Amino acid sequence: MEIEQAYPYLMERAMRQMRMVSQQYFVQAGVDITVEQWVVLYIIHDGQGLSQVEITELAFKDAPTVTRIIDNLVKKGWVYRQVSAEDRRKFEIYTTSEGKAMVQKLLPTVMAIREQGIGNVSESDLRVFKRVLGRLIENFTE
Amino acid sequence: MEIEQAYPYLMERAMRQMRMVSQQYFVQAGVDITVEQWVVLYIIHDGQGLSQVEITELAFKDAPTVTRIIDNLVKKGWVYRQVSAEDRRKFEIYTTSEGKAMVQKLLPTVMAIREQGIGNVSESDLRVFKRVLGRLIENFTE
DNA sequence: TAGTAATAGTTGTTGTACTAACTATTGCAA
DNA sequence: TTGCAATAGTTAGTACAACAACTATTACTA
Repeated sequence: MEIEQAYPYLMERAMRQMRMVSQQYFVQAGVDITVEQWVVLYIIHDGQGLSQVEITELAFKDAPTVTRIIDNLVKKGWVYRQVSAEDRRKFEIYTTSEGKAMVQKLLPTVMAIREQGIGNVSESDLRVFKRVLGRLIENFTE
Repeated sequence: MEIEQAYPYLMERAMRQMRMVSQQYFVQAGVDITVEQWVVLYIIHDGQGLSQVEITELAFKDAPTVTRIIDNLVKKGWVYRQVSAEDRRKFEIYTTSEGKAMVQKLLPTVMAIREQGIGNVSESDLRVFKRVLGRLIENFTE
C-alpha cells in the first residue's frame, strides 16, 4: 500500500514510536509524567518566570493546552504560578524544588532517548534531516 | 534555548504545522473531516473488506482509536461494517459510494499538501530524510 | 478620560491517544 | 469435549489538540 512510503506516514509513525518508548522509560524511572508534561516542565525549568504565552510559543502548543498541562504540573507539585507584579493578567511560572529535582532525574533519560533514535545516523544525514524538517516547517507556514 | 534545535522538537513542530494546514484545506474544500479520519478512510477505500485489526496496523493506531474513528466515519455515512462470514468476531469494513466520492474529492488536495511540504526539497535530500525516519522507527522498535 | 481594542488566561466541547478492563468468539489442548 | 488461552472489538477514564467563547486586565485612541 502506497501510503506506507509517504513521508507524513513515516513521520507519524516515528513520532509515535518515540513517544511510546519515552513513556516507557519514564515509567521505568518510576516517574508519573507524560511526554508533553516533560516538555513543558523542561521549558519552565530552563526559563524560570516565563509567562504562559511565552511557554505556549516555546512548546509550540496552544494556550488552553498549556493551561491544562501547567494545571497538572501544579497538582504534582513541580511548578507554581505567581501573579506578575507589572501585569496582573500574567502569571510567572517557576519550578519548585521537587520540579527541579525531577528535571535533574529525567534529563539523562531524555538525552539517552534522543541518542537512541539517531545513534547510528551519520552527522551529515542528521544535518540533512534537520534541514528538511526546517523546510517542511517553512513550507507549511503560509 | 537548546530545545528548539533538537530533532524531536522539530518533528513535532513540522507535524503540527502540516496537520493544521491539512485541516484548513479540508475546510476550504467544504468537507467536514479530520486528518485522522482521512487516513482511516483512505486505508478502507484502498483495501475494501479489511478487518479493524488490519486497519489498526496499517494506520499505526491502537484498537480503541480505530473503533471510534470508524464510528465517526459510519455516522458520516462514508463507511459501513459487515460481520465476517468466516469469523463472527470480525467486521469487514467497506466504503459507501459517498465514501468513495469523498476520497476522490480529497485525493488531489492531499497530494497537493504533500507536494507543498517537499516541493523545494531535492530528491537526494528526500531520500536521506526518509532513510533517517526509517532508522528512527527501527531504533525505537525495541 | 471614556470607550474600545488587544492581550493573558480559563472553560467547554469534540476528537484522538493510550491504558486497562470488559464481552464475544474462536482455537487449542488435556 | 470440556476448559482455557488467544483474538476481535468495545467501553471507560485520563490526557492532549484544536477551536470557540468567555473574564479580567491593560493599552490605545478619539
